[in-house]
This record gives sequence, structure tokens and C-alpha cells, in this order.
Amino acid sequence: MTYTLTTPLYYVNDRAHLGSTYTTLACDSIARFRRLQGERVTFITGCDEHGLKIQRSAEASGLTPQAHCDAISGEYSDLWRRWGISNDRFIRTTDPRHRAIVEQFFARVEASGDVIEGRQQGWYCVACEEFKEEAPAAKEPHCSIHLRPLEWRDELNLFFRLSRYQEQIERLVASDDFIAPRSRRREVENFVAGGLRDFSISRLDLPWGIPVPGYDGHTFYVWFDALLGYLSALLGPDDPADLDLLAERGWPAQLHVIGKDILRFHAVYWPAMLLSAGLPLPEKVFGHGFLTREGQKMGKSLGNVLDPDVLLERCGADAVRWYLLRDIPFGDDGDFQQQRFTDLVNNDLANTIGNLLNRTSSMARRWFDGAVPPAGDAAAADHPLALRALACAEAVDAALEALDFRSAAVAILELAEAANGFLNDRAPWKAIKSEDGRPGVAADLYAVLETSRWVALLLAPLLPDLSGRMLGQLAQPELVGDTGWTAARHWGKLACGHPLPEPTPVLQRLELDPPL
RNA sequence: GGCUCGGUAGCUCAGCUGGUUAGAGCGUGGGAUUCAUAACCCCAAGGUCGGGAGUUCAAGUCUCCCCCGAGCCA
Repeated sequence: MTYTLTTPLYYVNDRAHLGSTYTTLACDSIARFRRLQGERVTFITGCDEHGLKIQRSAEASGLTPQAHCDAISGEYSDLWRRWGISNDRFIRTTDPRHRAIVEQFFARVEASGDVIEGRQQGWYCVACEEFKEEAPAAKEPHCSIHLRPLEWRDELNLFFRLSRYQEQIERLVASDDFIAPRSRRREVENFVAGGLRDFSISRLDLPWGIPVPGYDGHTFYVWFDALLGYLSALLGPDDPADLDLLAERGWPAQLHVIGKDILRFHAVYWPAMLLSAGLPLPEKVFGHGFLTREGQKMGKSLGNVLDPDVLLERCGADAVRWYLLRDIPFGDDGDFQQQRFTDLVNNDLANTIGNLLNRTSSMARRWFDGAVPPAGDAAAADHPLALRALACAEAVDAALEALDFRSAAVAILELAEAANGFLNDRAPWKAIKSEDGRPGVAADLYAVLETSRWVALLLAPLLPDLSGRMLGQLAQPELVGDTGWTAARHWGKLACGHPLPEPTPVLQRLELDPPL
């Protein structure tokens, strides 16, 4: 049993923006969490590379479509590498095996009697790659999303008989776990209740796409092709392109994480396509919110786009991950505010968590020969901090299970705060001044060092880099895959007498001057 | 126009099936401390819970109307 999760396959029309980075970071944390828990994970991301919009973008920059796709999808995979994203697969829909999968899938859908020919007339938005419901007589209609003129189309297309799946989709969409967060469910339910209409799955005379077998001049509609990327992505490097293999490779997916704008494709069209092809359905579709910046939509025209490259370069992955995952309820829209960003990173990460380790390690080294002090009764499982750590670990597990990054982050922060408070109460810097205070100081410092170790462990899914640096400062081994996490989560694992390296700040405070 | 989701301290948000003086974090002000990344710890001020009407012994929490924001469908 593997846990399969996906980001959307990003459309290579343009470079990656903060939104796609956000989705990908969130998925990365889920993937890491599952792996740490000992599950086998297949974390899929990739690029969607067909369609008229891409063909035109390529033309505009004087490239062949393939060259354009190679360039942009190269940028994506490079960006994810630099962010430390732990994806297992990176699928491109121009991959030859993907084409084979699409052909097989189509053959199944056709065999189910779900492909019919029909005439598609209407106003088309190239940016959405979608037909709009404008009246045929409309004069110069514009797409309300892209504010661009719509193009009139009148073509003979192939249609997928979505209408046959009305009842099954109604039931699916109403079920408790399928659409998340819950607040997004009603909208989809209403859409389905309005009656599902067949939708076209092919285009005529659009060279940049996968040809439809048996229908000269037809290529697959980008959405049809793109969604199938989740299937082809599961093929291992040496696997043949074979739909029948997918059950062993992790299909169905446990989770599709997407932006709320493409919820309908994933929660309605996609399941129907899968039903038609006789494949099992994904367990959950999570539509997260959008990010604004200082209260405004980000956009090229406003010139306020936050470039993930710049953000990574200037602030580092830990800071950005913490801010996005800790401050924005996953699912809701969020606003990126620079002041709040630096406040949270500096307070939570540098001051509360980083400084906790720094101050404790420094005391231990100074007074106990550069090593972890003897634990005394601090090794007992009922030490107040041990109880706190255990409760925190349970809270983190539950929160991440529920995709509630925020609660997980806050729980960890509270553990660090408890340890800081403990130090202030016990004031080892006073107690050390008398010789008979020494064993107590040793025990207290041990308890806090051990708590720091737990903080580092629990941080691993959210902030893998910071977690690793903290463990390094405690001279702990790196967390390895499956069982490492569970094994490390025992109070008292920190070995007494273990030498401690010289403490250096695990996270620099952010000083954003000039502003982003 | 129909529908969905929001509108709670300066900011970001918690407030379950209605029930003691509406909570947290950040920011602000004050205190304590010196082990530490001018870090940590403690305390305080700050809200007529978007507006109005209603139901109720009792409403941020239910009903209706209106206003504002985001979105879905026309």
C-alpha cells in the first residue's frame, strides 16, 4: 500500500509563481510526514505541456512548442530541486509513455460507449482553454477571468458522455471525505445538481496535442490529456506504458492537492473519466486558497508578483515554508504580508525555537565539559517536559493527518515555549553557582536539550532543513526514511556525555532591507 | 440576477450543538532576568463580535433584511 499524492501538473504557459510554489511546499510536507511515519509514498508533480495557449506562447517567443516546453518545465524541475522538494516523480505530458497511456485510456472510454461525435459551437477562451457559456449573438465577449476577447469556434468534436455519470458523481461529491475543505463542497454539489453536460475532449486542427487514434485531424483537449498525467506519472523509469500496471504502482491516489480554481475538473470531470475507463477513484481532492500580497491580487500588470526564486534566495526555504504553512489556514485564501512574515519567522523560528537550542547547548557545554549533561531523573518518562513532548507529538500527528499544518506548527511552537518557560523558572545560571545545585542543573539542561531534540524531530515534515540543522547541533544522526522517526521519538534517547558541537544560530533573523 | 464562503481587538485568526466578566499569537506599553540570535520569561491596555430588526429567561452563536469582500453559476 503506497500513499500517492499529487500537485497539479503545472501549465508551462509561464514560469512558476508563488501559488504553485505554495501548493508544492504543502504537498512536500505531507509527503515527508507520510514517509517519516513509515509509509511508502509516491509524490507526483510535473508539467502539463499541450494546448493552444502553449503553442501560441512558443510562437511568440520564436521557439518550437517542444523547445518552449523543455525550457519552462526545466525551470520548474530546477526550482523544485532548489526548494528541496521531495517529489518522487516529475511527469511531462509530452513524455512518449504518457501518449501511450492516453491512447489506452481513450480506447477504454470508447469501449464503454462514452465517446460520441458532436458539434461544438461557442465562445472559447484560449487562456482558460475552455468554452464559455456566452450567448452566440454576443458582441465582442470577454473572458471574465482573463479579461481577454473570446474566440468563436464551430467545430466537429468528440464528446465525452459525462451526462451518463450524473448519479454516480452526485453521490461522490456529496460523500464526506472526497472534497476538502468542506466549505468548497457545496459549490461543486450545486454545479452537479444543475445537470452534467457532455464535454468535448478533442480539438480539430490544433497540432500541439496528442492525436486522437482513429480520428484524423483531432487532438485531445488539454484537460483530458493533462489529468491523465497523474496516471502516467506512476510508471517507474523502466516500466512499459501499461494502464494495467497502475494498480501496483499506487493508483488510486490518496490525495490530489490543487488550487480552488480547478476543483471542478478534479472533482467532477476526472472521476467520471476514471469511472468510464474502469479505474478506481482518488480518495480526496483538496482545493486550497489563493495568495494575495499586502491585500492585493498578484499580477504582472500590477507589478507586485513575488518571485519564488527571489524569495528562496533572500529568505531561505525554512522561512517561507514556516510562514505559509504556519500562518495560512490550509484551504483558506491567504495574504502575504512582509512585516508579518519577518515577525513570525524571527519570533517563532529564530527566537523561540532557535534560541532555545542555542542557549541550552551553550550552558551545557560551558558547565559540563562540552557534552550532554547527566540526565538524573530528567530521563524519566513522567518529567513535565517529557509529558509535554509526547502530547505535542500526538497533536502534530493528528494535525498533519488532517492536513492542518497550522495546528501542527503551533503545537511545536508551544512545546518550545514551554521549554523556554521551564528554563526561566529553574534559572540554571543561578543554581550553577553553588556546588550542590549542579546535579539539578544537569537534569534541567538535559530535559531542555531533549525537548529541543523533539522540537527538531517534529519539525521535520514542515521544515526539513531547519530540523536537520538542529539535529546536527545536538550531534544526532540524520533522520532516515521509514522507521527513523518513530524510533527517535522516545524520551531519553539523547545520550548523556555525548559531545555537543559549538552552537551557531540554526536560523538567521530575517532583515529584509530593501524590502522584497 | 441565483448560489457558495467570509466580515470577531491595530494585524492574522480561535470561538462545538445559543448560557459565567468574548480568547490566542503578532504588534504596542510596562516589569523581571543575563544562559542565549538586543534573545527568553511575566504582566497590562486594546473589541457596542459588519449594520438593523426579530425569536428566546439568555445570541458572536438561530431567523429575516441590508452593506462590504472573495468566488461559483447565469
